[in-house]
Order: sequence, then structure tokens, then C-alpha cells
Amino acid sequence: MSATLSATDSVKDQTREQLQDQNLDQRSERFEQRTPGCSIEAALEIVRDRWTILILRDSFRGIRRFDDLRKDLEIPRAILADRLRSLVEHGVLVKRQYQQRPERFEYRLTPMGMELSPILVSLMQWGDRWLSGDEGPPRLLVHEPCSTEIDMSFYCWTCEEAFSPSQISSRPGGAES
Amino acid sequence: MSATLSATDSVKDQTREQLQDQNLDQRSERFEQRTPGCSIEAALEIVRDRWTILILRDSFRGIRRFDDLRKDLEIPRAILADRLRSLVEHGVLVKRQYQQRPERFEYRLTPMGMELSPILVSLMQWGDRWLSGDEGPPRLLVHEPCSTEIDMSFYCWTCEEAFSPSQISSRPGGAES
DNA sequence: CCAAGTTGGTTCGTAATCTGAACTCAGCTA
DNA sequence: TAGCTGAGTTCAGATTACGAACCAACTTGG
Repeated sequence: MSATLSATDSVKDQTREQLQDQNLDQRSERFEQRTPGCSIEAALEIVRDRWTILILRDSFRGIRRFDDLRKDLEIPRAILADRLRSLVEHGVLVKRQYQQRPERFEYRLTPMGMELSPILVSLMQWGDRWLSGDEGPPRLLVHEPCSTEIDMSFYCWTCEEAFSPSQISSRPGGAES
Repeated sequence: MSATLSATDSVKDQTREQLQDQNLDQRSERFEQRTPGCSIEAALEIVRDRWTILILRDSFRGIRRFDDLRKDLEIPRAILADRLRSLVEHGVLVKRQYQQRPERFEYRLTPMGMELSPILVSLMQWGDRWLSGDEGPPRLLVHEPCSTEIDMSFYCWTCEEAFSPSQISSRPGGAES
């Protein structure tokens, strides 16, 4: 996945060409990100498809066993086995024996896996907002202590306020030192 | 690496839980959600695979044309055409003619598409946190006015504080009234 | 005028993946 | 002894993905 420089160039060219067109063009680089070393791509290598995400959703719901996952998702066994293997290899789940006479296993989220929750929550909220019918969202997520509905918008700890995606800009990270 | 303060917590939680086994089972319904009418599933029907997400990432970066997308992503033409068609059908992108002599088109995010940003940002941050090497995150996202790094953890507007995923619980939504 | 280039696709044949059904294996259970 | 459960594996057929070639409508260069 190279083509790095040409990507930059074409973005610039395009922006210039379209200046007269619309005036939201300066926003176009909000998520600017060089392809080599893109964290989104890296994450997608682990969270690779629909099944994987649904397995994770079920893991958050507390479903831990092969057969329970299979029945709940109606997923082909071979694929479930494969995805679980992959998630374990990547450190998102751990495989644990929960009884030995008949050897039986369960899969649990690791801390790394737990931290996938913002992804699932934002998927769910987007689905709620744009895809749920007249009946409104099928389920709500709330902050347990106070029952306030969860809102995954952006919040700035310095300004102490929420802000919209248009106020996001990106800058190089990497080895600064 | 700014992160959820929850990282440490969940490490602790998990360790404790794994030693003692099953006293966290009541938490198992955090994301409880019946399969019919799950917003995550609904969202996944639109955001269906890796390519689709990468197309959206590039859209946020301001790449709007078929050929620019193809070159940047190195995606097969047929698949790009198919994914763009699907995103347009679902209302995430709009296809607009930007010149007529040789008919040429571009694809832009709709408001519905713009609101996918929390999903992309949380994917990126998870990748940053868990997958980026010694060099740290390849790019940072900041709140433009103050340059504070964006943190997509959970924030409660009532309690005025951030909280970890373990404090999320779910309840039925749907046609109440 | 002809040749080549650009953009935005479509149409292949082949390769990789997914799928459902059947099979395995170990230890219960009646 | 037969049958059941949980956790898989194996296999044949259906779906998708992939890369290369092709098409169409214009523009540009010689």
C-alpha cells in the first residue's frame, strides 16, 4: 500500500480544483492520514468482518461459549472456530477452560477487547439514529449510576465541552522524542 | 497516550474476575440486545466490510473521485463501483456530477455519512492504543481550537465525569410513550 | 485527422472464502 | 448400550473477490 506521495498530490490538486465549487473543502483533511501505518487499517485487520464484530457484541453481552455463540448468531461452525482463533491470537479474547472432566472452554474479553466498546457503541448509536424505524432505538445504553443515556459525541477535556466532527483536525504523531 | 483511565481498571477487574471465576455474570447484559432489531447489525449491513470502511475513511480525508479512491486504496474497480453504489443507495454518500462535457462524478458524504466519524475515530484510537509500535500513533486527532488530543471515552453529562465500559448498562428502548 | 490519455465504469475467468451438512471425539446420562 | 452435549474438523458446492482486459465519451498533442 504505497502510493503515498501521489495520494497527497491528488488530494491537493483536487482541493484546488474544487475551491470554487464548495466551501467545505478545507475540512477535507480532517482525517488526513498516510496510508502506511494507518491505525484504522491496523484495527481492521483484527476486527475484520461482520461476524467478528457480532462475536464481540455477544462477548460484551456475556456469551462466552462456542455453542452459545453459534446458536445466537447462527454462524457456521467453521467460521466461528476461525474467528475465535484469530481473536485469541490477536489478544482480544482469551480461551479458558471452565471445567475439565469433559474439557470445556470459554472465550472472554481481555482488557484489549474491552476497549473495543467505543466502536460497538458508536456503531449502535449510528444505527439507532439513522436506521431504527418509527419505534425508536431498540435498546438504550445508560450510565448505570445515574441512568443518563450514553452519548458518544466528542468531548474536549481542556475546553470542557462537546464538539462536532468538523472541529477535528489531524497532525503527525510518531516518534517525536 | 491519552487513554481511558479505564484501562487500568479493566485490567484489575479482569484479573480478579479470572481468579474468582464467575461473579461478573450479572454484568453480562451490559450490551444486551435481541437479535431482531439490533442496531449494530443494522449498521453493519451498510458498513459491511473493510473496503467500505476504508472508502469512508478516504471520504473523510476529502478523496471524492472514483479514480483517486482506486489509486489510493488499490482496490479492484468492480468492488469500488459496487461499494460506492451501495453507499449511495443507503444514503451515506451522494453521487454528484462535477462537470458535464465529459460527464464526471464525485462521491460526497451526506450528513448521515458524516456522523459515521465516531466509528472511524474509535477504530483509529483503538489501533493507536493497542497496535501502534514503539513509534506511537501515526497520527493524532486534536480538537482544533485548543489542540487537545481527542479522547473517545465515555462521558456522562449528568455526573459530569468520564466512566469505563463496565458502568454501562442497557435497557429496552422502542415505542414507549 | 489520428493517436494517446483520462475518468468512470463493465465483463470476464480464475482464485479465495463462505456455507451447511455430515463426521469426529470425549465424556456424560439413562 | 444408545443417545446426548460441547467443541470442533472436513468436505463439496455456492458466493465473492480479484486482476486484466475491454468500453465509452470526451480532451489533448502532433
